[in-house]
Amino acid sequence: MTSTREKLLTEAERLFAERGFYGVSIAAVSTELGLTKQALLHHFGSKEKLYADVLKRISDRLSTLVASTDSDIADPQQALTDYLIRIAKNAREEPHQMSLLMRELLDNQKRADIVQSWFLGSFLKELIQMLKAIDHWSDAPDHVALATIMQFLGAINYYAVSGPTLKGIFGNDVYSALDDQFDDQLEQLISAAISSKGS
Amino acid sequence: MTSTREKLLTEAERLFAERGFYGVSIAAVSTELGLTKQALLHHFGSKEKLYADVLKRISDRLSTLVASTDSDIADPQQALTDYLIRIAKNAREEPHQMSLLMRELLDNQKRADIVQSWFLGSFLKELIQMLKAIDHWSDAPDHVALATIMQFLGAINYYAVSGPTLKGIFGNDVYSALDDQFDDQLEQLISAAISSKGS
DNA sequence: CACTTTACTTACCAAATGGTAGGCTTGCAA
DNA sequence: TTGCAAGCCTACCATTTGGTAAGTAAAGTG
Repeated sequence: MTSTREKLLTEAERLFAERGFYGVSIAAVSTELGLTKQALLHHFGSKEKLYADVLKRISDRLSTLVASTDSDIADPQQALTDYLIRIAKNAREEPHQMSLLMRELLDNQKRADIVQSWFLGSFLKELIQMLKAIDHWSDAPDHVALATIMQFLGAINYYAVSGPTLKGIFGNDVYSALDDQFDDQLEQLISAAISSKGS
Repeated sequence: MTSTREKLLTEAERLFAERGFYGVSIAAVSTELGLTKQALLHHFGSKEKLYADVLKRISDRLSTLVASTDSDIADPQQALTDYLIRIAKNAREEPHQMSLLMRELLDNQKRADIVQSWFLGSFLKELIQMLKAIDHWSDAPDHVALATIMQFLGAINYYAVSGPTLKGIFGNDVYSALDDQFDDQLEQLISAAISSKGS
């Protein structure tokens, strides 16, 4: 039995992910749950605060995903790979989250939102650390490590976001075959990139 | 001396890329050029038609980018790599285009827009062909080739879109160092992925 | 029991939105 | 010279937007 507030957040997350901040009215979010927009305003105060809360919730959930990695894996390359695969899985299971973060990335070009930048910042820095923990990467300059990390995240998130479109273009069969082996191919990409580069 | 129509298209492209379809009013586009929104409506009829025209113009420009590849390169791996690098360069030179297409990808999840799907479809199929022209890839099933292509495009476009945000997080120095060598690293990624996989 | 808080509601509002209708000016062809 | 189309404007409009104000029913809480 989730609270109304939580239900509103979930609904808002879905709609914001699907149509973007400006594409969603607070009335649309609330009436979807059989409420009036004032119920929503009562809980969140304003549309922007609602949006901020949605973003914060996603950030929190991704953080727990990060936390659950933990250091019982001895091999740093394996640790990084596992982590990225977990992110990829999450991206496919919760496409809303990634879509919304992608939109944030786009909107940020002007707005430079603090919430997301802060979250993304620590997230990226952690990944860079994990990469540099690998033997032949320890001396790599930050920007080289960052470029590699961005390539991985790009491969993961772009694919997550493109899913429905790809299904439309190539049909269900090709798409589900693609989906089944994407993790494997991602793993291959990661290992290929990690071993081929570095200082 | 570009026509008013063309100027409106350029302005609209910039604004749509920055703020999305719903985030831009036709008044905003036109007043930016010192016109009223009726001037815009006179040229395009409706907001949706304006948007469609913007998309079409981008599609056309990217097509000429495709066409300029040409087959004078003997080595198919080199041809594919060159092509992808060219796309990456274009993505960095014209970030608006990629941002807008990324937004289209996001919005398409529900809307399934024909223009973009059609364009993206033939674009992807061409890339798959180029990949399969490489010796040890000729027998790879479509979905494997597609996954690889998507990884490349993801790395390229995600980075292109993230640019300003990354600059904000890591500062100008790291970012410009990153930017300077991104093409090189992309090339390494491509060659690593191509040689490590395949049937 | 009185009181306050929570979770909503209806009523309202100013501003912005996309779009229609009709007019004015300029240039150009018959 | 007339006609007419292109390119733009003012005026207007219905609808939607985010948000305020004020109220109400229920559920704690002293």
